Amino acid sequence: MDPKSNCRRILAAVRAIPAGQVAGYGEVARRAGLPGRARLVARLLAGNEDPRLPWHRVLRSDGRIAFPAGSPSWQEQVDRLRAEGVEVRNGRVRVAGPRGALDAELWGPGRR
DNA sequence: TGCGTGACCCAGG
DNA sequence: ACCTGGGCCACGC
Repeated sequence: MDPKSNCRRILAAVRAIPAGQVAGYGEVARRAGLPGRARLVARLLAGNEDPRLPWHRVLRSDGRIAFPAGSPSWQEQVDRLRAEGVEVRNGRVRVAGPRGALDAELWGPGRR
């Protein structure tokens, strides 16, 4: 599989996350047709320069923000999520379910 | 050519 | 909630 194609598909999957909703790195990878390649997703986001890309909607599978708590990037992600109406408590999006639940579904503002 | 290093994930303990 | 160990793999040195 051509790496460039993978890159495009992953970025497309990220762009496909609706405002106000979030998805896990692994989830994004699966939607891009690359199961098990969450790290690749993380790598792409880390190197991304496109300001239109909604990178802040991508979280770890447990609902926590991937950056070290309190870091500038962490803060920015929290702010961006809240600006879209996503509830964030202690760097974590509300998650009621087993570990990895984020990877099983997508949360929207209406859900508990 | 190896080896360490990540915006990761998962099953277990 | 935290730690371990195994998977994953592009990159840099």
